[in-house]
Amino acid sequence: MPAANAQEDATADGGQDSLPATAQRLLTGAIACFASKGYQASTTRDICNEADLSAGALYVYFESKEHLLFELVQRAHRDVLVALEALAPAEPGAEADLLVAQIRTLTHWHVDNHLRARVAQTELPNLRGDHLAAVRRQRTSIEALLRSTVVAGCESGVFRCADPQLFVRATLSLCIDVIRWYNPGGHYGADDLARSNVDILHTYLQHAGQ
Amino acid sequence: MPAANAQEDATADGGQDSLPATAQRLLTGAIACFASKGYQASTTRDICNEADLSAGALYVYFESKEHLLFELVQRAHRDVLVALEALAPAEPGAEADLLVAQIRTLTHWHVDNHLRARVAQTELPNLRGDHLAAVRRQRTSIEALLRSTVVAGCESGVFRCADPQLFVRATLSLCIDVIRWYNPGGHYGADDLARSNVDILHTYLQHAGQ
DNA sequence: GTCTATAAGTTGATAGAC
DNA sequence: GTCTATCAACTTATAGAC
Repeated sequence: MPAANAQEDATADGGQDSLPATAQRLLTGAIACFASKGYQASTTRDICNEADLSAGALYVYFESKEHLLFELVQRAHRDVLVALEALAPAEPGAEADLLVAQIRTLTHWHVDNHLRARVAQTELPNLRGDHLAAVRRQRTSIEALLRSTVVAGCESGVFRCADPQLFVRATLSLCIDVIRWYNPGGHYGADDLARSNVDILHTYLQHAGQ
Repeated sequence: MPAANAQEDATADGGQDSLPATAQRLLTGAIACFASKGYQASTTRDICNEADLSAGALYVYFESKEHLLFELVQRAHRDVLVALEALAPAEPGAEADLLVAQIRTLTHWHVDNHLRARVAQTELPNLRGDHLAAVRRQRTSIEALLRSTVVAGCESGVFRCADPQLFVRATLSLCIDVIRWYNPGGHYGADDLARSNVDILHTYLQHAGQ
């Protein structure tokens, strides 16, 4: 995982990309705007202002306000996928370690990038049809990664699970929904939330149907 | 629970209120608009149109577009609270029955009213300061109801739970997040989702820390 | 109570100076 | 590449006819 600012991250990239510095500033400004007022209520002027640019400059780097949103949402999902794929694959019979790592990674990523994550989750319906379809494919990949861990664990006998599909959705619900609760100045930190999610989900897989 | 339409509910009220029929129609139209396009992207003309009224008629019944949203969100939360308060209180030592009923009620309500629920959850940040504060109080009441069940169960020894506060948040995450997954024509019904949520959450309370 | 007309302001996006 | 100026369209909310 990148050394993300645990207090509040408003950067547009995990640090592994090639986008003009000004475009990055626009993405960062857009995250701040969208997170506080929502996509529709944020004007292109607001975004340019946040990036210390004037009204028309946005259109040098992005075809439209919607293209900017797509870039932002698409990169957030890509970064989650990259973080999950960086985890060591599971030895047969040791799927619990991988699943715990996946839950921890997901929770930490969403807490550490809670502004980007909130925008990426909340403003999804504002994407154009083909852009939405592209992000849906990324989301399907993330779901598939988790499901294969759960299914493998069930087959090797270390997990019990009535319905892996519903369990994976519950996992994503818990790990993503922290962006709605999480408050950087609050009582709970990323570790607390990750531990809670691991406890609840892993306990189920150990004791389901008993 | 009221006999809600399990396919798709777009009515504005649980059936227990005193609002002019035209105002109800406006609320119902607003739910359809907000659910499909979002609050900011829905114009007052869209809403009036959906209610078979002309441009200015909205302002006879609501001070502003934001007041209409508040009415809608506030009523959704009130109905959830009413449904939870209708459950029989727990005998000491039998808190599991109440918690299971609460989880089932929450999941079913959000599935049966998934359009209203989606609007009430998603468009919350568009409320004015004082209106948002009022809804936050309702949400605190819902959280407190669940927490008292969990805490009572821990004290009577039928539950184990490392942190009731985090567990209640996880419960709400799971029961509410179904509005993002749920598809009326899809493979899973309200009963499936409720059973899955009960399984995951109750299994944890029975086996936590073992 | 519902309608049409309109006010007053804002929007996304473009054109052309520098 | 960035700026300012501007377009055409659309927004919420109000006023006054019926």
